[in-house]
Amino acid sequence: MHTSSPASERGDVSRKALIEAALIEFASHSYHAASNRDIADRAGVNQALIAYHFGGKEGLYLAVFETISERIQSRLQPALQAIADNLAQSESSEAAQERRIELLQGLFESLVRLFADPGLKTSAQLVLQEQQQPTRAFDILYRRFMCEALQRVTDLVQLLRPEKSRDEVSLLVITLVGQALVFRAARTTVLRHLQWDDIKPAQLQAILQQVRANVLALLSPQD
Amino acid sequence: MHTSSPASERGDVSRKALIEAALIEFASHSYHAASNRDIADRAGVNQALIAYHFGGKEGLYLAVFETISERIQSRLQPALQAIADNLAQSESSEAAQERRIELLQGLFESLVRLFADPGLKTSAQLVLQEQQQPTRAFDILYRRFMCEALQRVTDLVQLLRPEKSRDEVSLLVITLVGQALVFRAARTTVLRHLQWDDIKPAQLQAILQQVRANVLALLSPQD
DNA sequence: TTGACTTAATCAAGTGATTAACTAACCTTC
DNA sequence: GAAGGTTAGTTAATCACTTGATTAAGTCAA
Repeated sequence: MHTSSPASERGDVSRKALIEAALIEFASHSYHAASNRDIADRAGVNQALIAYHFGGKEGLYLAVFETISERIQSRLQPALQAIADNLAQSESSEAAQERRIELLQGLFESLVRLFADPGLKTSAQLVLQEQQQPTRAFDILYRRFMCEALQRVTDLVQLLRPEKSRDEVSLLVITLVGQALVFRAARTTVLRHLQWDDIKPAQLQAILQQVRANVLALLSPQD
Repeated sequence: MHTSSPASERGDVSRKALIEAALIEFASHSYHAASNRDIADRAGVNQALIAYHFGGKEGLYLAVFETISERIQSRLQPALQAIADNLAQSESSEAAQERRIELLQGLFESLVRLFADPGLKTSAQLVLQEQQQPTRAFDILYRRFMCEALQRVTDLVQLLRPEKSRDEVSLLVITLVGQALVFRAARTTVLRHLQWDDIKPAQLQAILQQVRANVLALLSPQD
């Protein structure tokens, strides 16, 4: 497997191919059940390269989570940036509050699209696995995007619900996330109950509409 | 490992010990990563008994899910029975509608307690795993309790939202389930964001209050 | 003695890691 | 600008170890 490119690039190609292959293998089997040989075969390289480039199986596993973090971060970036901008100017008119609800609806739309996207199935599986049995990989996920995202959303909801304690607001945010998460974490049940064979564009629209309505109902002023 | 009990009982003891040990091992590692030897050691029996009693590793895996299904079913039984009773008499007074919301709050309280219970951590992990990569074990779960539970809840919500289509109601139910599910599926994130080290009784009460409020907000007449 | 139950021993296959040998681009040095 | 050493990258072969399954022998209440 030798290409006619500069030596420094060849290594990068192998690294990326290994991470991509490992993402698939670690997701479809678990960490222990995925084998270095299968990963290397899928990447089209020799399995000794895993030790060479990543120090071993665990190093490759962690590298996969760096990649996952970047991808999810970039998917949520626009919606999170809009929220950060709004937080900078703490206006409290009624129109401003409505605008904040719209921003949250936008974020949860991004979240639903993230969870529904078949392309992120493998990544989502790995994240869920880490939620159940966190390893050092979970720290990567939390530091890279979870912590900041949750903080910002909680800050914004706090502005909508100034009478609530911080913990109450945090709990509300968690349940809001749950409404989107369920479409990934319990996907098979969802598909069976709704008698869908997959989440196609039409189904995605129905979900988005429901989540949008829920966010409004749970955050609109009157209660 | 020979007790002085009738032969017919000895087999049962081994079977149950193996299922219990397998529940733990399959959850803490995955199906492929859990080894028959570790399971047998934990159960205190010889690993050849797995083949003898269950035909092999896969048979044991399926037997574990029969046990899980029974346990979850029995936990949800009271709340589901109350809903079934209410469905039998389709009254539509305002008081009856309020009563239905209370029944749903009761069910989701059971669901939250289920997901929060540390004793069902291993079972929940296995169910989540099957959601991501369903095998024949998922069919057991769905047939044994998921299908019926979702049907009943959806039926009840349909009575509260007669103007909505069946699919819309089903989606609403799914998002309601998500509010409870998140405390299991994203538990590590939840604990970190709220800076809890575990879900103790005080925290459980806070969660129950939030979920109860959400159910009310999403199902109360005005919208 | 029968028969359900249980065990230790063994099997081929697959595991992660390591090693020495090989390749090819790069960098001096003359 | 060729020669030759340097280096990162890559490979096949091999290591000790674990895997699920099988088998023949053993246990013990009925």
